Amino acid sequence: MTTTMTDEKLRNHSIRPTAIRKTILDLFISSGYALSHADIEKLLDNQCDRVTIYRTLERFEQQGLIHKVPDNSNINKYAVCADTSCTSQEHHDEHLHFTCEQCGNIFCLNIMNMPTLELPSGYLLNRISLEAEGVCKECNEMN
Amino acid sequence: MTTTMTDEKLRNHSIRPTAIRKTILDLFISSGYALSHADIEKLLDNQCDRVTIYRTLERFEQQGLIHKVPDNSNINKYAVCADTSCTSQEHHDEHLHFTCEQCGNIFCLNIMNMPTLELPSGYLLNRISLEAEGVCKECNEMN
DNA sequence: AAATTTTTTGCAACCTGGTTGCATTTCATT
DNA sequence: AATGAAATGCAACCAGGTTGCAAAAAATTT
Ligand SMILES: [Mn+2]
Ligand SMILES: [Mn+2]
Ligand SMILES: [Zn+2]
Ligand SMILES: [Zn+2]
Repeated sequence: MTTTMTDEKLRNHSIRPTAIRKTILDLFISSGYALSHADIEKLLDNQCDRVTIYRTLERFEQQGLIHKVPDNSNINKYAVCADTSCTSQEHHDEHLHFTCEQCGNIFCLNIMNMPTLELPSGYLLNRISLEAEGVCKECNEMN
Repeated sequence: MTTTMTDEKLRNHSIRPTAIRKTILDLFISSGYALSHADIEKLLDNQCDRVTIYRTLERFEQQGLIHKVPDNSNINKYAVCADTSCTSQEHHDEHLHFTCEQCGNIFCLNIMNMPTLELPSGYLLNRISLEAEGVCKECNEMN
């Protein structure tokens, strides 16, 4: 059996490449936007137990393969991390998350200059996260 | 019976000033940070049903009295809106939300210049929201 | 001041996203 | 082939939040 790219990516992050995990990683890679547990469950259509999906997402995140994407509807969404950026030690996903008001999808966007900001004195800044809402490219073109 | 300030504030937002509502609004006003349903329930210690708290929060938000504060633990937190900014028509809470890694509290901070940003072409920007993490003033001074 | 209508509250039941414990299966190692 | 470790499935659970409906309270009309 040949070692696929997905296989390698999993191994590189110390994740054993089981069938389910390869499938789920493929979903993430080929998706243009962030996926929720429910999204994946639907796409997989009973190929595995829902708990397995939860545990896969947990593992992927711990190992720096995907990152949580803030979603104002209080459900977890995830997207693949940029190729080299993240490890099991630390995530470095400094980019914009854009929620489309029409399709509801969330996109990771790389913008030129992430803003720097000054806090009131006394506050120590460690991480910054930037979110935006509007209409995405696809939905825009549809109108 | 004299008309208190809390009373007026509620009436100004077309919310009938019942005892519970006044109490909850007072909690918000005197709190330095965002409150969750659980926070309020604890502070109120069974003075009312939990559903009533949920409905009060809902109402307050609809009427532009409080706004949702993004919290990465997937639970809703709320903070009072700046005095004149928000109505039942629209919220205008353009400020920074700062989560303290130590105490876990979330603070609304007014910073000088909210960043403006350029999106990739095709995306239409409607709202932007800025969050930061670090150590808050109080926790900083404790160390 | 009654009577009527509208709004708020409490209670029980429910829903959805997510977690935990444990037995079974799968996989890598010896 | 035998052993041990990691992954999976299943059932039960939990927490935050919602819904429907009846009782209570407040506002409005007569
Ligand atoms: Mn992202
Ligand atoms: Mn705020
Ligand atoms: Zn869209
Ligand atoms: Zn703090």
